[in-house]
Amino acid sequence: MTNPLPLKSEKPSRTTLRDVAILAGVSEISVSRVMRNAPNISDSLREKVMTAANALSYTPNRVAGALKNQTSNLVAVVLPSMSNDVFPSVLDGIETVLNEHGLHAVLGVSEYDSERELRVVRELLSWSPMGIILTGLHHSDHIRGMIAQLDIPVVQIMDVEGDPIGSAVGVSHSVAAVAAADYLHGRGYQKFGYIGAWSERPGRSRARRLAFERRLAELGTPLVASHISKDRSSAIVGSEATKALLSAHPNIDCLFYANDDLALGGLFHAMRAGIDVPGKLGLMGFNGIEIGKATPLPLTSIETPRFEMGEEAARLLLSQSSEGFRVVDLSFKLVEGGTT
Amino acid sequence: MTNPLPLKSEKPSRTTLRDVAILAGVSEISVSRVMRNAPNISDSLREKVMTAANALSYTPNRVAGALKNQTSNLVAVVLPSMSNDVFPSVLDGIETVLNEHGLHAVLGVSEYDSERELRVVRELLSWSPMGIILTGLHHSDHIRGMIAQLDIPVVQIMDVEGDPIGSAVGVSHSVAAVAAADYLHGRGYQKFGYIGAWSERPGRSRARRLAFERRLAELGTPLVASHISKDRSSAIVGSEATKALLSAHPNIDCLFYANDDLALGGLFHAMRAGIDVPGKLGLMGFNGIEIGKATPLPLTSIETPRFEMGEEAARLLLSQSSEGFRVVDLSFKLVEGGTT
DNA sequence: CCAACTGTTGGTAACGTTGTCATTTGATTG
DNA sequence: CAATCAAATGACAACGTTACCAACAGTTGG
Repeated sequence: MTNPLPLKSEKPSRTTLRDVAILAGVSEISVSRVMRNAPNISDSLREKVMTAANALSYTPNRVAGALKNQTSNLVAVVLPSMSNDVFPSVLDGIETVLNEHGLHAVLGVSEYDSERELRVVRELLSWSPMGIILTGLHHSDHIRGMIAQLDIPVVQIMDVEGDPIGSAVGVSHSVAAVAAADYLHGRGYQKFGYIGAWSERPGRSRARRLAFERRLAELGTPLVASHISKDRSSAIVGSEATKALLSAHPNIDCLFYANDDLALGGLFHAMRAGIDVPGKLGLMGFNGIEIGKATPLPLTSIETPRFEMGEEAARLLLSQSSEGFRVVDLSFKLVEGGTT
Repeated sequence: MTNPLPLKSEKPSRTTLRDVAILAGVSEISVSRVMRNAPNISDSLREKVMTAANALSYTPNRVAGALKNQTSNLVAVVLPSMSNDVFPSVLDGIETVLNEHGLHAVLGVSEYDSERELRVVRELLSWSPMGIILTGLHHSDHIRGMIAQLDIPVVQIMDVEGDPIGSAVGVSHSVAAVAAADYLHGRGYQKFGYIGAWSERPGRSRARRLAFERRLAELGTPLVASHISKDRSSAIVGSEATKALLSAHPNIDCLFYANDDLALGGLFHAMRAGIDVPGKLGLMGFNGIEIGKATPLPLTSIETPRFEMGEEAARLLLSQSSEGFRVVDLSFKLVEGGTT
């Protein structure tokens, strides 16, 4: 009745500023201003608009807003993996802070593949995010170029040793590895082994292993052997790798693992095999996951502030325009458990 | 040097279709068509355009496209939490499938708060996502209304017992709990306890507990006691809760936990306390997390296909327009470990 | 009583893309 | 050879919002 001759099956379409404006008897721009809490709005206008908006249950279309503004309330977040326990924690921290500011994360997962990362970054940037969070410090010039073109804040997480594009927040993995080596050496262990997994993706675990090896050599107790499993890191892989490495090198008296999952696997193997931990064998992990604190013998590990890293990354992103680039080296904590 | 007299601070702005069109000597719409692989494009046109596009390293602006199209390649994903281990796995599965289709997840976290969920859903919907994935089956009419207005596919994950908005994929938690009760009862346990955490957020753990209790009563071995910690679920909390519950009810001979973290905590407590598991005390978790398979005594648990659930959710979303609503009840698997 | 404000509202033109029409070109056919 | 048709390309007008002015109503002060 209201619409004469709706021949072409009127699509209801979403309610727009215009609908609200008409119902409220004001201009579209006024509605826009009220919705955005712009300054200099009379109470009467605000009320008229709000009433109309509620009546129509109007929701602003961010897409249009973003197009006009050349920016959005989206933040591109590119992580190498979602199956590694570390990144969900970081993402949790990111989300927590973003949420407080009405921002939202658009997720990209690179699977440690730089080509895929490039693709994902391109796709995410095509959404005009207000900023981007990347993992690690190694990114192709192509990626750097695309980001530079958009001129949006960048924060790189996990690592602080290198040449950041914008801000960065993470822990110093080589320093952590050196701390681990020093600690273990100080505990009197002499014959060290290292266990990693997933063919050691080009990540931070390699940096740790190398620094660990170097330090051990300096200390006069060079690494005896290491075992890098092809499989994805897990406690089971940790058990198997530990068993394999120990049977090949029975003289090893201390194992440093790429992460706590592997280390817990090693601990469980030792328990099953009746190996005296920490007497005959020391075990140390990395990350400080929660469950490692609950085992009968709590796992010695290096605790990294993953959630806080995410929070800080989001904060850096938000403050970058005003405060410029910053590199935040969050301190890790060597947690002495019962396994060393 | 390159730019003479850029008085009004030329903003470089992003390169657009127009720039490519000019360089290639064709119309904008032709560039658009080439970029989208539209049909009926001559090879010569395609080549001209691609050359120009590469030269300018042009990336289409999805925001503009989405505005015009009223839809996007974004998928809104609303999860209750990122700190619970379950959801990252599901998200991983979602991302895996979305990625294959060039889609991206925009994340929303409700923290089990329906008001916050409402806000998040509203914000995400304002991005004209091509679909939305929600957790659980209980959503306010307000949310249902907003989604209906946009007329986009919905998939609800985790649960299948209830009245879905669109498609749904999950496991039947009450059936799983009954299976657990039957199994444990069949193993000869008589005095049952239940341990939960985080004040049992209105989630699926409550459904499991209630079904578990009901079934035990039917079997003639009603629940002796339960302990719901206020703290967030973790292995440590599991240890403490187990200790507390057992000292208050020393006759309990079997514990069913809300999840594997708690259960592992219980197992570790038993190991420390020298309790004979599974002889004097049976322990059973829920979810089937990886680490539970590596413990000296593998944890009996109900394995839920979390990653697959995410994959299936994404698939359902993509196929919904063509195939209509579907409810997919993924089967859980009772994994008998050494703790029962 | 007018000039110069301040505070409030509105009109218009983008933002970059794509659907819906033309329109052009070349090939095919009676 | 004109008529017909399909394939290829282009012009134009949206999509819904907001930046940038312009306009207007009150005040204030000289």
